[in-house]
Amino acid sequence: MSEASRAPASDELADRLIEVFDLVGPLYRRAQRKVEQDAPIEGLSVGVRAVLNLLREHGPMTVPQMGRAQALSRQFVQRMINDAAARRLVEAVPNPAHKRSSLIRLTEEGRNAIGAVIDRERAVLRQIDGDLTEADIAACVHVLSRLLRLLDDVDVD
Amino acid sequence: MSEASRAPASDELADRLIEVFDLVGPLYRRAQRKVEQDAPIEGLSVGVRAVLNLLREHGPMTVPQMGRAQALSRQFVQRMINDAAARRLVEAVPNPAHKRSSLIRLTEEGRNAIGAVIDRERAVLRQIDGDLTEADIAACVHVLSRLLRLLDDVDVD
DNA sequence: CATTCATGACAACCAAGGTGTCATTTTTGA
DNA sequence: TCAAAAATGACACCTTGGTTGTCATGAATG
Repeated sequence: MSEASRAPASDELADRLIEVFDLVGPLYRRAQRKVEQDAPIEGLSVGVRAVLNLLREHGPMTVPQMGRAQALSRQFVQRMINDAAARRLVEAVPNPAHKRSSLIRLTEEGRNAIGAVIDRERAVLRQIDGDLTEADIAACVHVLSRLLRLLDDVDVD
Repeated sequence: MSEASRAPASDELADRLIEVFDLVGPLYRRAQRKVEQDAPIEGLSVGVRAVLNLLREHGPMTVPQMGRAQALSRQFVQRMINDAAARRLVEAVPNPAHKRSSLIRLTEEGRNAIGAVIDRERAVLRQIDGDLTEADIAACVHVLSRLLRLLDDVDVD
């Protein structure tokens, strides 16, 4: 059985995917708690953490771009960026492509702050004991990305 | 290199795991929006959905058990259950093990409601196009479960 | 039996995140 | 080229997921 490959996923697959979602919820909540338990050191809310991280790995972008990238409302991202800017973690630089919407960029300070946060998170993650393979994680990333794309059409704003 | 297997995960692994977390956030938010976009039909908040689903796949349990299972505070779960009970989606049955803390069980109506929600979600998930294998998803579930266990020590209440 | 622990109930609170709206600037297209 | 439509920033308000604190009561346990 199961010859289809481009066709819609089978029912069993869909069932397993539901399992994935049932894991994502608790995981998100626990992670959030963990982050906000640690982050006070840098004083970054999860929202600010998210946008800084995005800038960190994607480079300078505009606020609306970030909103779309993270499935967050433009306004919310804006608030986070304003907050971060007030603390000199990010700065606006002229955007050659759009005159009104400037590019947001990490400052040196911002890069350090988010770097420190990530490092601490990495330290926690490193404690995970051994039986996870590179391949497992790659598959996980693959599945999650795919799910993300599936839900992509859900638009905000 | 890399002989260690029971030892702490390598740095590269930790880095990939950070990728996983960066996916979990947006995915959670999008999924939440999707659910609450659809769920109005049944009128279930994500909180109620979560507890009903838990009962659905785990069978009757007490409120505190559910809180621990989902990494949610006892009080929050209680509210959701009260809400669900007010709508006759769940009912309390005497608990042989604990006299005070009764077991919460889905009513017929509740089972139908959560069933309908899950079915709709399954339908969405079935639209995912083909290149996800059973193995990929299994790996994903494995990784996420492992991460969940890692963060398990974070206790509520 | 006394003490400690777990549960339910309720209130207060916090933070994440969305929505609505307005003014301004950009982009588009006729 | 100019008007109309879309995108952006700013700000206020609101919803709600979720926690914490507290109290009374009923259970478990030494």
